[in-house]
Amino acid sequence: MTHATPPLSPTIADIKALIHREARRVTSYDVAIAAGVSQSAVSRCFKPGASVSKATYARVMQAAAELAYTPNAAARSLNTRRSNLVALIAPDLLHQQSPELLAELSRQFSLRGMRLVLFSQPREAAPGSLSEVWEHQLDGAIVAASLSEPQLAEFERRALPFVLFNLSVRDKNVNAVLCDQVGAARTMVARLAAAGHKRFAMIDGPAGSAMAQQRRRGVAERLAELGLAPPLCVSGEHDYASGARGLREIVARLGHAPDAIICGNDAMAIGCLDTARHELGLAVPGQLSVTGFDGMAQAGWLSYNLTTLRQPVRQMAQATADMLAGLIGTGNAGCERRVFSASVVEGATARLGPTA
Amino acid sequence: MTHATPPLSPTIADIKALIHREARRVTSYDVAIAAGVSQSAVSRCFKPGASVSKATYARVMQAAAELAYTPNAAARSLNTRRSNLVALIAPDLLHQQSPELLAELSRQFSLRGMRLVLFSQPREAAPGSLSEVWEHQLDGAIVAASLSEPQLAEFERRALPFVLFNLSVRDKNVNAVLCDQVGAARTMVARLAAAGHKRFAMIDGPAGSAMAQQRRRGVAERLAELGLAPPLCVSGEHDYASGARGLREIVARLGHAPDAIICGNDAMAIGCLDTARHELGLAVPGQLSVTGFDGMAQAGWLSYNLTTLRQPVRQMAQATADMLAGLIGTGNAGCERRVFSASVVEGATARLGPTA
DNA sequence: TTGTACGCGTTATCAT
DNA sequence: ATGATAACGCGTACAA
Repeated sequence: MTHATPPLSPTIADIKALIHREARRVTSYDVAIAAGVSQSAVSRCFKPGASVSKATYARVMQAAAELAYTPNAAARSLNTRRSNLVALIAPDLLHQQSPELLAELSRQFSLRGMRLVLFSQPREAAPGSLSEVWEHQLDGAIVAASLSEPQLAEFERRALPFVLFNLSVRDKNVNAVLCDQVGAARTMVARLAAAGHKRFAMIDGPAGSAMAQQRRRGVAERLAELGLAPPLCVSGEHDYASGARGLREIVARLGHAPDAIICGNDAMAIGCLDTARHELGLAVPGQLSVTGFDGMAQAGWLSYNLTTLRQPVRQMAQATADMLAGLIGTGNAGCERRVFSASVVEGATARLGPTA
Repeated sequence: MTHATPPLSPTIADIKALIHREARRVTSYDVAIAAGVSQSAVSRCFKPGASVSKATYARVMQAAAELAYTPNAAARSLNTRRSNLVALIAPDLLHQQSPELLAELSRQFSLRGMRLVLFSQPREAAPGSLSEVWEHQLDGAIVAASLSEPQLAEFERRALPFVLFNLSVRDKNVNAVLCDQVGAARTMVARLAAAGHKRFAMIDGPAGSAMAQQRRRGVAERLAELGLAPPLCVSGEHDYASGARGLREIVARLGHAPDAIICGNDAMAIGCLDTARHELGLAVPGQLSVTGFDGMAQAGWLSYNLTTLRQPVRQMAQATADMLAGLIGTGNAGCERRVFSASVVEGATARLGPTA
């Protein structure tokens, strides 16, 4: 008769050895054996709010710790259809201009147990193929780069929840978090006009940018209402160099400096400001007022103290996370646009009139 | 007798209807039916370099397009044990100080078909739990935040390839990409000393930062070699405000300004510079030389034109991607440290002597 | 509360 | 070149 039977409950070491031999990963099944329970019991222990007795929970957790077990998100994603991963589709420039935004978004989503997957695109170019976005089973997407109509349509066709961030789209109802560009532009014009500025110019993003168009519209409309001449507009790429080039172009075309230059973001405003002071020898705000848009950290540096419009980045990030989390949770309902207002930062690069 | 049999090959519309009814996703199996081939044939069509006849490939791709089929990365990850996802573990500050780095890393990895998953941590705090890092089946990690010894050890225990970025670790051989802090610091000291500076101070990161320690060491050693007094060192948080505070503290403790202040990064250098000029009325570089470390975009802005040490960000990002991709491909081999040298940017905030 | 059995969607192995 | 079949690791009805 045989008398040596294998041990009924293998030790932790046995299991580890087996796993090593088979070059596998530690699975919930291994933990189950180690804890002397079924695999589904292990699964339940890692699901918040499942019904497990205190005793089994303890044994499972002990075994899991000893085996260094961690649930496999890929396998989980396969049947829950949730990956806890969210795409951030944005141009490289976004990181450069509002690193704070990236940090805030990351924080807000991690608070909700979700992580950001980066889909950066060079400059402001529209992303080429989104196929990678579809492959990874992302729960949703933050779209901060201008996508084409068909690309946006594909989000809906694939039922992937998404929120546009500081991006607007015509002829389409989509979820979006944005900052009121028209209103901000109007406010700035009013304040500048009240202080006596008459000849305006603008340095803003490419003509294709919807946000830039809105700012242009806000400025033009408000100037018209005040009976002032329309602004001279030049386009740039949203960076420091564009601000410098923009100012040179404006001065060249006018033959002199305007009273005020409204820039589409802080980076361009600072480029404009530096060029005015250090290259053209223009006193700011003595001979020329310069304003920005964003409220980036550098705008507050002592050398600049830029007069600008601050966007409530933290609130916008939170709104984005709230919105996307909501869409993911419930399957998408109706569309919503959450519009935030920028606040005037009264720096020292523009003479401003009294608050409207 | 029955005479109505269901159609042998369902149309695309039939399949779509079925999928919709069952609320499923489009699977390779659906495509197989639509194309009249087996499921494994479909799978092969989406695997580069698999052996498929031109005819079947065409039919499969056609069917896939009509059904809007996309391979499910979660399912794939389950068998291949590759997710094409890489963790970026970094403090928020990283994004603020080198947004360019983030963009470059993202670019380099996307060139290799991999995406970055963000694990940001507030400030420079060490990440608390890395459990989420283990759960998602990441292929590797870029570690740019100081982790504890046990945390690093866990990477090895879990056989997760990782590369330290601008981070060093004592008593441990790890893969790392970094910039030679000691050498850079020595170079800067030599150049400043050659120009006649005698009394040095430093504003650098927290005492716990290994990189800051190396810079301190480099500065102290070189000064000693030159027979000059050791520097007065104050600590900051790697941000603009720290530079401002650091300068005030130095002046308070010395009773006057030193000849030169070597800062641990550009943000602190600019904070120091602004405070010197605008708050303390010190002429830079007339009465005081200020140098930075990084070569961030803002350092080149006209108002600053900072004298600094530029890190080859692009090369470092590429090296990181190369290294991690290599580790992932081959299962980790021996450890390597790729050390890059910073180059002096002769700005206008310090008087420098001739090149050593 | 616990265990059994099946499905999630793919890749890999092995015949053919 | 192609198709059947077995993993991959987990969640979840369902039965007990």
